[in-house]
Amino acid sequence: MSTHMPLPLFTPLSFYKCLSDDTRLKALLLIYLEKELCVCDLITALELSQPKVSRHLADLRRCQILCDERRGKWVYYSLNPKLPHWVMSVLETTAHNTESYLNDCITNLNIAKQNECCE
Amino acid sequence: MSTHMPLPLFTPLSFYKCLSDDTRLKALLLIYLEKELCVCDLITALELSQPKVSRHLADLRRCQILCDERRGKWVYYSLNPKLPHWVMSVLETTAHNTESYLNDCITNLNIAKQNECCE
DNA sequence: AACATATATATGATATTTCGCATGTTAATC
DNA sequence: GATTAACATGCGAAATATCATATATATGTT
Repeated sequence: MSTHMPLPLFTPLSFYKCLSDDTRLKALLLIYLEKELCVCDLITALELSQPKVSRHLADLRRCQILCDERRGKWVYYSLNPKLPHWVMSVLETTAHNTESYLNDCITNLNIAKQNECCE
Repeated sequence: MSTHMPLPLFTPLSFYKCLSDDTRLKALLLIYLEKELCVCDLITALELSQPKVSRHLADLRRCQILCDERRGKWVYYSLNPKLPHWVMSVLETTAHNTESYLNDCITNLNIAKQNECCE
């Protein structure tokens, strides 16, 4: 998955490879639920190092699942609006049925948002 | 994923790890579409060696996604009926929206069924 | 019992992924 | 323009996954 995928077309396999890592799966589901998140929010929510979060977000971007947008010092990640409908449907179904899996990082995320990491 | 997962509980992550390999993803989707398939059908459909197919099916069984049932010389694999609904929903959505990904192996499978590999 | 067929698994080699750490980049601030 | 904050990336080490080959098991057949 990680480093040098030459031209990583979006395929069913590349999509599911993206979901096969704990960091990527949680990050993607959180972004789905929140519409967009900046890297520092994800670092707090997932309780992971910055390079680790950043690298997995880059994987998701390379596979065209996520888009990034810099606003000031922060980079915000959101779902690529061009994703096939069935992919959105899979994400929706998963996000709404994995509460206990996401529980801790959602708690962390809410704390992070009170502490205003960004702005 | 592969060899020694101690007690591989079914989790969102373990589920998606199972879908992150070409052989497992195709085998699982074919089994979803056909309700059940024997190993020899999958060998033909996927054009892969017997040990390779067998090992990936064992992975799916260990993660409690598939059940196996021996009938005579043949072993038939089917979805575990105890899977959460959301998992079935993900499989359904995926199977019905990845035609070009599955195209070749479905063709091979239909040929295999005419040639009556089993019985 | 010997044999053939269908499937499973053990093993060691290879390939891929992930990781931590160091460093690079970009943008805001002083 | 130096510094800091937020993020990205290069790189080698470590962990994991995959594979081919050989072998084991289970069933049915002669």
